[in-house]
Amino acid sequence: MSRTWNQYVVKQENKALVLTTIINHTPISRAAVAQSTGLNKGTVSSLVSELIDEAFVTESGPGASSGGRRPVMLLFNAKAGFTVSVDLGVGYIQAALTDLNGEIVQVEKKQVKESTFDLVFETLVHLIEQLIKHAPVSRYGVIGIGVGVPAVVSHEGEILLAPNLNWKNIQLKQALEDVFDLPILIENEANAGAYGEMRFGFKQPPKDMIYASIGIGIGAGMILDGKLYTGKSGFSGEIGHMTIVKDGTSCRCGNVGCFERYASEQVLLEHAVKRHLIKANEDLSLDTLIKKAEAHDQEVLQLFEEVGEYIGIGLTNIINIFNPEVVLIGNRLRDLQKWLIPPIEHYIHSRAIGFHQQDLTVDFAKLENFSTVKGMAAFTIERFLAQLKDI
Amino acid sequence: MSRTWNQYVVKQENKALVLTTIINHTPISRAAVAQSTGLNKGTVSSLVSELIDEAFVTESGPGASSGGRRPVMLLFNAKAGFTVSVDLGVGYIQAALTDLNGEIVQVEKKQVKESTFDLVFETLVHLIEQLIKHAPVSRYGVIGIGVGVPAVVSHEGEILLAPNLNWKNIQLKQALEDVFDLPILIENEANAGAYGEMRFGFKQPPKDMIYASIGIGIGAGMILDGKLYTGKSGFSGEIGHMTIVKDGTSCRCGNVGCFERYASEQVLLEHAVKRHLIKANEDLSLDTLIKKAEAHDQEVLQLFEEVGEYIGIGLTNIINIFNPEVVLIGNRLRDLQKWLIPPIEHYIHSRAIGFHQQDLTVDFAKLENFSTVKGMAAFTIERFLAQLKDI
DNA sequence: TAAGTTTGTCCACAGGTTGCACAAAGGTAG
DNA sequence: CTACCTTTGTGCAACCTGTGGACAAACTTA
Repeated sequence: MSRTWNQYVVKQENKALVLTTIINHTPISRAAVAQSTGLNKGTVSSLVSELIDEAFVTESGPGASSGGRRPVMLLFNAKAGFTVSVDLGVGYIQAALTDLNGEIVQVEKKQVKESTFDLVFETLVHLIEQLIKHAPVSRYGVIGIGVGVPAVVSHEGEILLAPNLNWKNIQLKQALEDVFDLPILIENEANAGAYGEMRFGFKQPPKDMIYASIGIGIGAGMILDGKLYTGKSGFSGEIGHMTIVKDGTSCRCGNVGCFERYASEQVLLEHAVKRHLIKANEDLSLDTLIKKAEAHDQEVLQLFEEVGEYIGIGLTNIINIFNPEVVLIGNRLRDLQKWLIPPIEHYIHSRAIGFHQQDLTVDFAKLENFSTVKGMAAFTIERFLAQLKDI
Repeated sequence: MSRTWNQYVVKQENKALVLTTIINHTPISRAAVAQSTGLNKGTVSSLVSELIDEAFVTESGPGASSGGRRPVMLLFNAKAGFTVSVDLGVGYIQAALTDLNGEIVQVEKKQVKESTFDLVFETLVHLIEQLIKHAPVSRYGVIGIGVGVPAVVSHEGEILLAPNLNWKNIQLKQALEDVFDLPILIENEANAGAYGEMRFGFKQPPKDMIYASIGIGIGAGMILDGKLYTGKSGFSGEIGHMTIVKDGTSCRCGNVGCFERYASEQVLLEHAVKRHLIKANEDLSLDTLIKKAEAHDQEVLQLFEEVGEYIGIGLTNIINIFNPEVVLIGNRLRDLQKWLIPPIEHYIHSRAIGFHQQDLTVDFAKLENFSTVKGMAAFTIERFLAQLKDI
């Protein structure tokens, strides 16, 4: 059934509009909200007084006068509730308590040696319990839990496949709901990263942005027309399995010449072994390679450049397809940005369609290693605020 | 300034909802509209009476009783106005008069030998004038003109580049506005095709659909979340310039290994020449190749199969990236569907990610050669109906 | 023929926004 | 210091639209 419009809906929409305006411009006066939204002053006053009752907005002292009566400034009360937001990675779990602004209040990170679901789940639950215990007292308490996973996740929150964790058909959402009596959100890590970067990484959030999460594999989160795009079933963004080399290296996905067989952490390590760049007594890890690159190891630098060029190929394809405003590179290969920038930029500049390069920014994730965590926080907050309308 | 909600907006939204319901379910009674929309019976009555006054809806005789008073059936009056919708191709112009249902009332097609803008524009204006002259008398007359072009079109309707027409920076919209005092819409041909197929090619329009227009080059129109996605500047969909062969054939776009260098009308003809499939006294055209294929020319069939496999590669990439519900192939290569289906389906089935193949339909355009025309009609109609709200 | 059902209209009512008047609070110029 | 202007925020009447129920019309069914 389509949504019908009546006075109640109007009020909720306007109330949400006022709250969003306050969040984005805090501190702001009632008069300024009225001007910015186009709503009548009286309407704003009445909606604001409800928002104050609901603890989402607080009044601070008077602001500076602009030639008349001094305004009462309104503040968004980001401490009215908290989220527990988790980045469940391969070999680690990073969990954070955030406020309603997505600001991290407390963060915990634990290495998990084995990726068996039972062990991971136990660690996850323990971390979440810790954070909930430490949450400050607030009007709404912990409003929800969000977990970003490197997996194909259905719209219903089921983990269909997590190749790097070796998981298949896991009801993570259900399992968490059995433990915690809170709303649970499960999302793909790249989708969450994209959303986090869009919401919290820019002064003016881009409307069309592709976030390429390049770690062991490659996934993408896509912000299109200001919204996260997830595809028909929630599986979009598998840019790692885009063929860029016809009849190329075969991939476990069943295809050949896949992007992520030429540009990923996995590939870097494979080449490091093949080319004997890492000795037997050294750790086979990205960090080892980074150290060598810092020490100007020519062969490692050469490898980085080669991978950079392949990333350039993949991103050029994406740019030509989407005409995005921003392309961000996140996840593990973000740590290689110093070396990757020149080959990537060079490739894109020389190969992408000229029109698409106007107004295009190619950059690395800005939220350090918190893209996924903050994205999950954003989802949880948004869901919470949206659900208020149904009351 | 954000849009504010008030009683007027509520009314316009509900009125639009009622009209859409009538359009989609015509004929339908007031009571059924109320049930389907969730609106109150009284509200529906009053909105319908306005729609009747505005000539968008007419009453027909009583319908069948379902055990009580017989309902008065409401019909959408598709003849309340007409659009002139044009497919401006390479070498031809196809223009049609459509009603508000997108049904073609009259269609004119003219071959244009040279693609100089002056000649094309003269022909275009002449065709449009003819159609306007023949438009039936109606309440709103001709409500707008839409032109789909094989070009990079800005959001503002400027043709930035039409490689196959050899046009650059042409103000087509402005030029038409100088001649006709009607709203003018200019869109990329693939975007229009996608929209036309989505709106008029299905009983239940798909929400996520990729329309690959494979002609001389390859472009795509993307319907994402039920809306046409055009990218930051309106240039999205250049899937023809996605690299599928690293270090492959160079393309005039400056890149190498582009999709459209392996799978397009252009490539078919180039290979036909190179392999001596077409004799000197024969016409170098797709139609010649089709005739030979119909006659079971093994070499031609082999060529079609090769191209089909490349199309499979490109579409597999698209499917992995978007997780669409429907992928359609339109434009010239639609005529080769008989021969292209097996290799394309085989490639996609064996290579695309399994999850993405669930609920996926790969097919050819269903609106024959009217995808673009009907898409432009849909844009024009939608714009007309939307603008009614501003009155 | 009577009872029940469905359709569509009418009308009082509720709730929301608007526009304006007005009070409160501060600035500014002489 | 005073008089006047500007800005902010509240209060209130007017207006608009959807809702819900009553009701009449029209038809089916037993």
